[in-house]
Amino acid sequence: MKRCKYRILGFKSGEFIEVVFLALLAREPSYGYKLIEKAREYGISSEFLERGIAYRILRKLEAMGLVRSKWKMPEENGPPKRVYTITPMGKEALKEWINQVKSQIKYLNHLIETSEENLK
Amino acid sequence: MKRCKYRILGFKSGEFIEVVFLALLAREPSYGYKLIEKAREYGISSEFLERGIAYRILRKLEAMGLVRSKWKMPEENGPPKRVYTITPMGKEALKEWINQVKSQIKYLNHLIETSEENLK
DNA sequence: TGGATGTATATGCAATTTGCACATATACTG
DNA sequence: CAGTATATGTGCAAATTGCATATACATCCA
Repeated sequence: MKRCKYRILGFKSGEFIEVVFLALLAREPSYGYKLIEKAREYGISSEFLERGIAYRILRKLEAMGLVRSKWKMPEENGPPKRVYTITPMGKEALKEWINQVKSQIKYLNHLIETSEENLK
Repeated sequence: MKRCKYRILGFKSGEFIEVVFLALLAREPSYGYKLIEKAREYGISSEFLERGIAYRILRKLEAMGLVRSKWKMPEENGPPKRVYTITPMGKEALKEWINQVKSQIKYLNHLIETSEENLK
């Protein structure tokens, strides 16, 4: 896993969507289309999350070993779904990300406070 | 200014460095090399901020009209410096970014809380 | 005198990420 | 049978990023 250097609160913006998906999958297994809808809970409106990117991120998470997927044929009707489940490695990664963010969120608050002071 | 869709807390990771520079310049004019050092105040360690990228971001901010620069010849010694100053447009942009982040930071806290619950 | 280190700005190019458009398939509604 | 919703993807161009490299001045110190 390549270490990238250019980060906000510990990750690149793309990684934030990864974390959102991991957080949703830590609750219960789900599939791409539904995950895009659910992401709204964490402030990711579907107009800002391009479908193509979302599906690519899920396959990337699988390649990283953080989730795994299984095709689920429809019980009655509708197209088949690729259902994702979080792996133990995925849970570990989520924990790490959260600890990192918690230790860095104070910088964001500091930026807001000092800037509001300077912009008065 | 192109609207981009793939965002964390209202901006891409690259934009976070832009905001950090604007926040630093809102306090006082400064130049690239010094800004990279100062960025540490907001959690951007210089090992994570590549110099080449930092200088490119400053010129991009100038192209966007958010800062302007002037070459400053050394009083006694040392190489010349390109000193940046924030513009009124830059101050407006910083204000907007901050308002956006303030309205979205609750999602980040929500993600942390729910994930800690689910990872127990 | 000259090599290492620190200050200061910048470019070139490959790799990765992202935006946008498109392709495919099933099912329901009017 | 056209339109909409569900569901998963690919192709390609554009933008961003990582990494290496180039330049130039100054100081330290051996």
